Amino acid sequence: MARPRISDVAAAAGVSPTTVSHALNDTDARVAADTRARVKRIAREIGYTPSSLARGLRTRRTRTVGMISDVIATTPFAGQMLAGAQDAARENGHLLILTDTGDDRDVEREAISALVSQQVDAMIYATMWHRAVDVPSGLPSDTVFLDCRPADASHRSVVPDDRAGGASAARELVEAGHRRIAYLSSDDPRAIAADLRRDGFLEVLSGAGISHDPALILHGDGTTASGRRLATELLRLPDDQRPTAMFCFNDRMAGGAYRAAHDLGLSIPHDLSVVGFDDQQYHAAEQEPPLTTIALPHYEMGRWAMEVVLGVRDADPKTSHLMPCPVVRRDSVGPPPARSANLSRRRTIPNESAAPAAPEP
Amino acid sequence: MARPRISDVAAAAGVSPTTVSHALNDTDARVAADTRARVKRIAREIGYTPSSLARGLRTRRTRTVGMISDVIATTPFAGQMLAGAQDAARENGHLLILTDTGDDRDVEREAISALVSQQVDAMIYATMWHRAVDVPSGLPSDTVFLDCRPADASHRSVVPDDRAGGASAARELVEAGHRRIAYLSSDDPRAIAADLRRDGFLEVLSGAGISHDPALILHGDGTTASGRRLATELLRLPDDQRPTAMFCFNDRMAGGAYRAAHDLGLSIPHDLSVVGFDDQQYHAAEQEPPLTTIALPHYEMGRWAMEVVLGVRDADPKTSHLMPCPVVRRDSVGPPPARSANLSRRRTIPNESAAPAAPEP
DNA sequence: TTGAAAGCGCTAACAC
DNA sequence: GTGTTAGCGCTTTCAA
Repeated sequence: MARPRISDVAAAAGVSPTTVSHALNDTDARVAADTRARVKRIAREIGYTPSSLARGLRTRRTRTVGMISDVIATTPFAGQMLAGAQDAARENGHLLILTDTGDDRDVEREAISALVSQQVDAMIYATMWHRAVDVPSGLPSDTVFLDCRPADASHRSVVPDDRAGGASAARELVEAGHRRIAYLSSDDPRAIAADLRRDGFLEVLSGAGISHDPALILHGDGTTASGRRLATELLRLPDDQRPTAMFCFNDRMAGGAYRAAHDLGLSIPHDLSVVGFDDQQYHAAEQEPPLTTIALPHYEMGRWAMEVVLGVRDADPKTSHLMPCPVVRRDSVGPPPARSANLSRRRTIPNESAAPAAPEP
Repeated sequence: MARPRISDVAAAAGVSPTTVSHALNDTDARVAADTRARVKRIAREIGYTPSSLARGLRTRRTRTVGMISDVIATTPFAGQMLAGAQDAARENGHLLILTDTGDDRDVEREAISALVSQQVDAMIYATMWHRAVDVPSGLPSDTVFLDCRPADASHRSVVPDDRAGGASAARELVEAGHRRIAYLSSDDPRAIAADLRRDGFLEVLSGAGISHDPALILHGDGTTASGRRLATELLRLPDDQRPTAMFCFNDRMAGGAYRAAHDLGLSIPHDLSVVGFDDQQYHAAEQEPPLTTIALPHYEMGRWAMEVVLGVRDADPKTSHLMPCPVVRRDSVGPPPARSANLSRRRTIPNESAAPAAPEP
């Protein structure tokens, strides 16, 4: 049996297709209340679902939005952007068509044209981490960029406020009393976030009268192993140079710092305070002790992008919207160790720890 | 300027719309080669993209497939299923329409009807972890279930071969020489995988002539903290009862076991061997030492489901396809410790470890 | 308050 | 080898 059409409903209800359309769409209040009710009942009875295709062809609106992303859906880091975008789409009666391009320009081109061909009402261009992107051709001009900014400021966009996030991290540590605070950064050239966070971090330090010590800013590659290596290096510094706190580029590196501290017999937060970044799901909260970190507002950014692109929220077309990165306080920050207490009785840091720092993978 | 239509191309090329259609779709070899070339060139020049809507209305095929999932896209565990499904969709010229329902039955119902209304060519029903599901009404009968099996065996489905995976884990340990092997399981009642893995595990043990010791099977909740608690308990057992190896329900629990061993001054794999499950991205490989684990074949299952639903691969309609879970050998498995060596000189397990086992969250 | 007619953009059937 | 015609299923004038 074929899928019922509007004319089937019309015939069964003894009215015209026009009336069925009006009744079902709650448009045109002129339809008599009882007619409307009857039509709706019959439609339900015979299992009528309007064809979005036919409707879209006629109205030129499909109630779908296309999302082009590099690897968001297929990587474990930024799924909450999808969650935010999807929730907002659903609330506004839209469906999400998703294409992960794997960062391949050819796939991307095809995906864009497929979405245009589908006549999606709107498009979102998203990346897994905050970066500047060249605008691919063929993208509609009202496309919203999510977690990236177009190199030429040509489109609306939303990115995390990494600079303010870095400042929050520093403030968290400074207010706990720390003065020697390291920043374990990432040297991935694509990650503009690393420098932004550092800027915010240094700004707060200098505001607190703490002079900038370049030896306390180290660069890794974002992995746990690199965090561990860097932190070990720092913790082996002589007593009067050793940082009492570390701000890490991401939660994975913070995990490495945990490991380094543990290996050296140092406890967190008593001997060392640590602040991460990302609030990575199922990661930050599961550390022991649970990691204090700065959350990347993935969900909020995803929702923002969808609401803007759907027109239910306004956005400045000329500047990136900066989404705040909230502090998530858990248990890895405490006051710095009293000079003579904890740390001093461990002055001699063992060099033959059970498991030596691992080389980078 | 409005979007160009097929008639615009036809006019510019001096042919009829029919010819344009044939030329562009490479259908109907009867079109003259030069006509075809000219039409294609002109179409490109004026930026013509066929309307999928109009085409779909006419052909009743939309080249889209709908995917209903609980929380796959928005959670960090199973994104590779999407990757596999997407790759296969793209290879076959299809687009993926994705809906995460958040496991909400109402949202699910709406999503199904929205997808039907979009006239997707096919549908995949997917869950984040292996389980049995009640088939929602309204789902087309050729829907493929991904990472779950319909309670009534009414649809085609693919799930991981957890039982064989558990067997592989046991074999890995038995072959390394272990005889006292614990299984840190999960007691989440929805996770049928936990029991399946246990069955495979026990089977291999008994095949190796190792008698089943119920005291070596413990249940946690899948978190790192629970793994740590359970492992600590086990490692404090008297020397002759203490397991020399642990098979963990997932990589997170294995991480907890690492932590427990480390706290007790035990090194992996010298004092304790560990095998995880999942091969969780950016997790298992980043452990120190890198974790030997059983991979959940997410990518392969996603691809399988898409290929079956698109008809490019056959599947038995009456039985779940069991996808193998390959062993990923890294560095957490070694021979059991020699009796008098490592372990014995640590016979007295410290009770006042720096950080006591954390309570469950 | 309801209905008839036209048309969204395409392709399939059939003619030429 | 190419063109004419009809129609996919809906909504939107416009008329009754």
